[in-house]
Amino acid sequence: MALVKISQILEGKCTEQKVTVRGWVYRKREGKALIFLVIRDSTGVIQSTIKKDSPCWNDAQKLTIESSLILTGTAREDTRAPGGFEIGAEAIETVGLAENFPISKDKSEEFIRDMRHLWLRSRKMNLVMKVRAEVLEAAREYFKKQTFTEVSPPMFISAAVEGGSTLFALKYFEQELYLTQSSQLYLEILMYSLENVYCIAPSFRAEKSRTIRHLTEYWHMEGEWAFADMNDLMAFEEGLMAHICQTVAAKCEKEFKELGADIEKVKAVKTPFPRITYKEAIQRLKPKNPALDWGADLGYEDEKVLAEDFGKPFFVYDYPTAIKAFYCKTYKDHPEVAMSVDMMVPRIGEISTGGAREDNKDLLIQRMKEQGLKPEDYEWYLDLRRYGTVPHVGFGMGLERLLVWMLDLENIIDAIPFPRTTRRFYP
RNA sequence: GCCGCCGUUGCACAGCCCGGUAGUGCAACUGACUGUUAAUCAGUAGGUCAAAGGUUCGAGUCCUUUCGGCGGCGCCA
Repeated sequence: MALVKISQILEGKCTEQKVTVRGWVYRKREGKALIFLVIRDSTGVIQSTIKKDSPCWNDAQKLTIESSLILTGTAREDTRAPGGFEIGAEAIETVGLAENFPISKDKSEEFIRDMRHLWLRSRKMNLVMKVRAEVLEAAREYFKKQTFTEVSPPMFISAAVEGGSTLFALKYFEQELYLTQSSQLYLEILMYSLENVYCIAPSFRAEKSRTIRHLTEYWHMEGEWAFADMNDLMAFEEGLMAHICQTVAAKCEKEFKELGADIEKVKAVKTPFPRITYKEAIQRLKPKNPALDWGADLGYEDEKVLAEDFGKPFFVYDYPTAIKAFYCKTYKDHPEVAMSVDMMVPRIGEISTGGAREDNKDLLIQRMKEQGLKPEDYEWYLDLRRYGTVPHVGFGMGLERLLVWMLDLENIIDAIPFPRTTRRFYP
């Protein structure tokens, strides 16, 4: 008798062997002389059959949906069983008898969200979380291969990275602090020691966005490196994206299939990505949106039009300086253009923003003042330009947005186990 | 921030336009059924119709306000 995972049985590795599985009751179908228990564990679901004359008949009868159990029986191939394999049960040890489980086949979005702590047991969430873990692993693999060092930036911060209006303020003893919106500025500090640095950490934004692609707490994959330019940046970003897509497509074929996600789209992600300038984007969009002139930010609708044209990830770069953050480096001969780049994907729009950082102290101060920021709030940031400044670039990619695109999810809340939106933060 | 939609039993919904006894399915409970695929069949029980106010002989239904939820745009990753 061997303790096995359900996936091993489904792969045909235990056929005609006596096995023990540990898990939970996923479905129960009861007849007069036959009970079907569908058992789930972390690796999959399998049906087990209990006959009336079996010593575990009484135990099986008492079991309820989501009860935990240890079940022993003979694994066999049977075309009548969903999945093609089943366990003929011989012994059942009930570990935790479940009360009437609130989630049934009839469920609304709203109810599922209220029951998040239980819904995470669903096949869908189980599969999404596995793919999420693979994306994280693949990302780390790529950063490491490119000689980046993973660092740990703070979540409590004293000054804004983006506009102050989207900051979460909180009481920190007797003072006011904020939750970080991006770790970029801290990566820049560490870059002066480690050169190539990255982090995978949460970012918090108090945007009252009501869309399927916004969270107030999301996971941000950010990188920053010294002695690099816009070409290096785009090459790195597309390399990262392609590596994640290729790795995940290779490892998660089963998950994509069960989720009904289009794996071919992910397999097709290869370098190089199409690159167009902001100016070219405006020209392309002009026929459809005549009101769009140079200087205006691209709206979500504009991004969607571009993205559908390409049908795959692509870059838009060289945006007007006026619509970009204070730290964006500008072109010497064209200060109205900033070295900024967005990666976009169909349906979602932006999944990443990056660019060259202003490395000249005086220009940086000037940009701060233009945007109404006080340079004295950023003394430490200015110090970075005082002591051995270097040209450098960086970017941030939204992990959940990436997952929404990869897995064709209907809403970003399903890309993270415990979503925080403007209205929801339970459990 | 602007706009739209929704709230009826544990869950999913109908009833609202056109006011007149609160309905169906799932789950629960009782029973039937040798292979089911979130089975099927018979039965039982389950309701402050989100809240408050108004109109009316009479409001789940019409009006007003509030609360809660979802989404579109804006903002962004």
